[in-house]
Amino acid sequence: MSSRPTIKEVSKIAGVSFKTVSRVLNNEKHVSEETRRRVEEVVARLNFRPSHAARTLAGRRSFQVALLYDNPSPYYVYHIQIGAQKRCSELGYRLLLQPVDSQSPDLVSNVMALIDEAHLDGVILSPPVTEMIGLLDELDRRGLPYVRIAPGARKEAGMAATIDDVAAAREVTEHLIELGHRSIGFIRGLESHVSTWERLQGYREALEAHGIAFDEDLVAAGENSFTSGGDAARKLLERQPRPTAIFAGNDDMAAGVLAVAHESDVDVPGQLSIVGFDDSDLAKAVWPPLTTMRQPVRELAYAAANLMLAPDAEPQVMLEHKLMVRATTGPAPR
Amino acid sequence: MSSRPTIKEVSKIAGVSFKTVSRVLNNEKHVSEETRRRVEEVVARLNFRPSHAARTLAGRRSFQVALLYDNPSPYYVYHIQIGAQKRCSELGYRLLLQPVDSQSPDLVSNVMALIDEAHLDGVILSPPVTEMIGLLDELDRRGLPYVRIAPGARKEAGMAATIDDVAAAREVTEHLIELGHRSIGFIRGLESHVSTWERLQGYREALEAHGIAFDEDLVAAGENSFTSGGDAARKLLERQPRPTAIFAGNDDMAAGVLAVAHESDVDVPGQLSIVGFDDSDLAKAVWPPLTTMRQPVRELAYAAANLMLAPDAEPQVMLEHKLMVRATTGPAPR
DNA sequence: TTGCACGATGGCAGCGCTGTCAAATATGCC
DNA sequence: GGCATATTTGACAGCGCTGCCATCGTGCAA
Repeated sequence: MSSRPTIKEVSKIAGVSFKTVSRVLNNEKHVSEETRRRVEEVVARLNFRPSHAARTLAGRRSFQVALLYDNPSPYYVYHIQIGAQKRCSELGYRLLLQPVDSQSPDLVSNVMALIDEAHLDGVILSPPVTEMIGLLDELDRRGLPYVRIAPGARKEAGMAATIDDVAAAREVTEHLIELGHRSIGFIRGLESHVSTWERLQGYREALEAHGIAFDEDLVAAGENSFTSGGDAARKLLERQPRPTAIFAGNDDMAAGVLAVAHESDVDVPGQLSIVGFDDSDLAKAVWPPLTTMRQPVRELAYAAANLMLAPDAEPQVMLEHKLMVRATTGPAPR
Repeated sequence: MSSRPTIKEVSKIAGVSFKTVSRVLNNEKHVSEETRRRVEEVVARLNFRPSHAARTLAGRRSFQVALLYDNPSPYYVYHIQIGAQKRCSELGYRLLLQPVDSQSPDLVSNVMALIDEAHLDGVILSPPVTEMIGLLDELDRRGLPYVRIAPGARKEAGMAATIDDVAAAREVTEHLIELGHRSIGFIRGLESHVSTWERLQGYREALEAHGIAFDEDLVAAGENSFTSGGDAARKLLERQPRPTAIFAGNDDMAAGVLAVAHESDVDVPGQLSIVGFDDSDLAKAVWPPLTTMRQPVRELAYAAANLMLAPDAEPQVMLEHKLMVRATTGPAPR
């Protein structure tokens, strides 16, 4: 545990050239079993850790990738980080967690600066950075590998890990229809998120598949936040007759709906059913616990990291979503 | 925006030695204004970004510090990251966000490995990593600078950014006492967090200052989670007569209390007042919105990063807390 | 026996910067 | 004007590794 032993000390003690130590550290072949064991023993004993900076500088690869994010949800960011971090460290890569401002005009140049400074081997993009076409183009131009988590635009291009937002939203809506609801409000999220429109699409498809006319007045605009969900809910609940169910595009907005229901003494789920989307921490912290569509956020990030670092992986993976039926949905009244 | 111009190209084009370019990049003095301008112009034009790895290897400093965390709360982690990141990037440092397992027997050696590999200039510790004495000792031994955010143990030693947990808990309790509550339950958090005991201490002091006897039966053990808060609340509410207020050691547990109250048809705040601690995102997402003690998480992390990187800062700073009175507290019944 | 492929190792340049020292030039003061 | 001192610049080693090539030894077919 003493301070910074060098590779040369190791080689001296092990009685081999420092090049051989390097081979052992990098798991190269052409090292005899016995030599390898001896070197490893010395490395462990001295607690030797190779300098990342030196490897980066000398080698072709830095063993560093970055996860770029710009999402206001702590829950989402936290779990994306964990998933990506896990796969990276399993494969011996360092992951740089890099918040960015996807709306900044300097986005592309900031990311390029990071890539150059850190000699990145690749980047992982999470929504909404996934949609920044200018960035994708520049990454392509430079030939820098990247994966996207839940991309909306240019879905088929390159590597990506996704869920089927359309199908998931369809299932949510069908759950409500099966409970007898016919007048179902929908609160959509931020315009800039492609998933917003896909979820709306799924909602629409389910209605139509069950012979319920799509009514534009039942769609309210939200901004993914608690308050925007509440505001949208107030608008929807003004209608006569009022909808018996509301499907919110994410859990934060659903929590907003729930608060408005409490405020207005609307019983949930007796008079109003509510469904969210994400299954964030919030879903189990509100009362009653929220029925919501589980999105496997960690697993998406894990899969994305794997796509980028495991050479033989299929370039696109789609993960399963799952409806979590809890206590905010029930049979339609009357 | 093309790929990796080198410092030598820059120097050739600017017509100076590459050492001079290095001086400009590092903002050293002894460079004439005219030369500086010329070099900067070329740097900007070529979009040159110095290699971090090379600087680290050649220089004494890496301009890299790490933030170590091991906290189950996405909210907390998210905001700590933002605060620390902000100050680091303002000062030209890269911040490595590093989750660790503070319970692992390898904690110390894992952290030392990180320090060696990345040539860290320092580390920022957040709770509960702040309490790992073995780690602190080893950092001291190696002379590696570190700051702690909200440390419990060895408070006075070294650099730290904190709030006054005892005073904050006292204020929370006093708020309830002023509302007429005399039977106030307290749900404490994880035993391993020092703040748990400080908050209990503040609760106790306030009671005693107002001539209310401290009753051990009114203290329930929680584990900082939503469910543990609910369990503790059920126990407290069994008592006859039952407490008219509950002070939970954090917002997650307070949300659990709130859910139990809803479940048992106990009106909040009519029959039961509830206060949390943290002012996390949750506080405004539950219904009714939670009265809670605001902890300036971001600012703490910002201040911590500043302590470590700004050479002349006072080694200890204490930031202000603030009681956020929302809708879960009201006058005591009867 | 010779020849040759291949496994195991070592030697050395060089990645792109910073630190140190020395040299060249400018400035100040008696 | 002359010398001391400060400012500006350059030369060069070397940080700790990897990539490439050379070298040595061994087993095996001819």
